[in-house]
Amino acid sequence: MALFLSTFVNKVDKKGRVSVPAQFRAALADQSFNGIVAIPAFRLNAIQAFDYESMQGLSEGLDALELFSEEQASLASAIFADAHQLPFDGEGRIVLPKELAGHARITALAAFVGQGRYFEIWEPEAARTHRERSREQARRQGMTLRLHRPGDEGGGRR
Amino acid sequence: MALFLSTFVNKVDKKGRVSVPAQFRAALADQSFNGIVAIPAFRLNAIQAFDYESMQGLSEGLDALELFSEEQASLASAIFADAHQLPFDGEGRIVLPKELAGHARITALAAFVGQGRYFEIWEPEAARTHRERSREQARRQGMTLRLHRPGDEGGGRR
DNA sequence: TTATGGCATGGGAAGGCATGGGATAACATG
DNA sequence: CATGTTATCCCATGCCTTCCCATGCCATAA
Repeated sequence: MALFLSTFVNKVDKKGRVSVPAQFRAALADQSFNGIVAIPAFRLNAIQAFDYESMQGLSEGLDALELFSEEQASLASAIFADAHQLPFDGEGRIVLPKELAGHARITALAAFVGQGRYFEIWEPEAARTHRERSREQARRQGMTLRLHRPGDEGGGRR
Repeated sequence: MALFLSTFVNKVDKKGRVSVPAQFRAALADQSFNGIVAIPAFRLNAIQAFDYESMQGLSEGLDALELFSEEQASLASAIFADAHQLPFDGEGRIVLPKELAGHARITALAAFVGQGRYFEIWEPEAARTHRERSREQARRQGMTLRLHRPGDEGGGRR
């Protein structure tokens, strides 16, 4: 399964193309769709990127929710309406649509930031300050990383 | 299966024709009917569009309700009576029937809005304000995007 | 240090796609 | 039955995207 780690900064050319880091592409290799799905982040000036299968899972999971929660449905609408399906070209690049680039204030450079199961795309400087702030907040709250060991939490493996 | 993402705005010519976005047509490719099924949305000034197979599925779902029951009858007439079967022409366009265009107040431009398993057709400005409202509501309620695939609970893998 | 391959980057060219108009066929109307 | 009207088909056009090939950098290995 996809696991996105570390941060990479790549150039955006005048056609709006950016190389997706090879490491991220490798994590997406065994997908039915050769590319990513990107949506503007709600509360951040960033883009969130997922693999296609996750998006399908989301659409299927909605059937049940729609029946119960009006609000959840509205969130879903917003997500699907703003989502973009971005295929890789032969060199592993995507084109950043203007709406997405604008939302993240991306012009000449784009930072690809691993977030585990998904990744984010930022304007590099904004990514840096956001990372510092997150770090600071984590420190202040005395957060700890909890690792699962094999055998913990019956059923989960690894 | 079909997954409709993103938003596209296309022109309506004086004959009432509109191009359905190529991406949406691609999602509809492996269908028995080369076109879409469109119905006026209940609570919104918009058109809801499905692929033909989904419509069949819907009808089967209705059959499961008691035959000739009150609900079955009212639902069926609400959905199927106002439905239009809109075939693609050679260039992938549809003609918007006056009743549908009128209900969505569409004149010169039509916005195709992906909703996951189906999509909606709006007057672009109305689509924009509706989208903003949904987004704002989601943000106010502190909603977050929850990404999990079916059967994937925190920690467990695949 | 030098060679090699992977990967990011750039630009040119072909093809896809939205759009428009005219011709032809189906339909309705008097 | 004749004629006007509406809807479908077909072809033309131009922009924009994506495909393809070329280049150069960097890291790793010899």
